[in-house]
Amino acid sequence: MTTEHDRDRARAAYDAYLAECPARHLLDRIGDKWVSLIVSALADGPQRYSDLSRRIVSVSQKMLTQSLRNLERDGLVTRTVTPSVPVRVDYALTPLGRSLVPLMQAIKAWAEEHMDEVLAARARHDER
Amino acid sequence: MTTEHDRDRARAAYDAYLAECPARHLLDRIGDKWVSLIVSALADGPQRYSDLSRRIVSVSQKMLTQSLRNLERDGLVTRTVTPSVPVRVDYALTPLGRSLVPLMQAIKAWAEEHMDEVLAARARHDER
DNA sequence: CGGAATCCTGAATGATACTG
DNA sequence: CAGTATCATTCAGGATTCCG
Repeated sequence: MTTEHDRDRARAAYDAYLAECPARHLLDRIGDKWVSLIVSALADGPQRYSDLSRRIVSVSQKMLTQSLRNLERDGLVTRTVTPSVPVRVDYALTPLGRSLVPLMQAIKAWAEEHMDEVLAARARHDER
Repeated sequence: MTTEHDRDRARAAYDAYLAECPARHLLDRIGDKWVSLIVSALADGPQRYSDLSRRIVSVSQKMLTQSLRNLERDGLVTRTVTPSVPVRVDYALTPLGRSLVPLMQAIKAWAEEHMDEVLAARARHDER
């Protein structure tokens, strides 16, 4: 079938697009439900696991751990274990991670400036 | 049970946080898999549905339509129907939508500058 | 041409229980 | 304290079919 070929080609094209489009990679990462919250929390300085857990009230341990692991994997945060009893684990932004902070602030700035318009438009749209 | 109360409180806290945190709203929107691609495509000027479909090769009609509807709902995109035969539908950015473009460029800029470091870190991490 | 409606699957996320 | 492991659930998103 040609449709099958088309689909394969489309997927290949999308993969190629993804590979050469760093912006989509980035959005995949910071668009993550918890990552932005974690980065903002760590922007104030290193934090222990329990600190993060307390500051980001509604995150489950599973998602917190998973998000932190991904951030560590991507070189955006460091994980430091102090083998005391009980164990102490600190997370901190790497320089690369810190370079992300201004961008997050830019996003926050746009949101604070325009998000009410978006919400107004949404409300208008919904009431019809 | 107290755990139940805790969960409810955590959820309420998160909702409150969400409500007062425009940045998360924004990230939910632009972090969407297709939205960034659509906005970039429309940044070049109005496009017909089929144009968008052709430019964003791998998007399904369903997701393209759904994403466009959401963008329209949020006042970021306009939808103009020309009742010819066959129908013609044009999509364009609103001023609000256009105000998003520089932000997208900032995101793209960070990605182009740093994403290779991220990918390098990831590769290093994975090979261990 | 530009969708809408339906069905379906896998991945993301959450809840819960257990551990070094 | 800082997780891991497992199970249950939800839901985004793709495939397919039909329509004005």
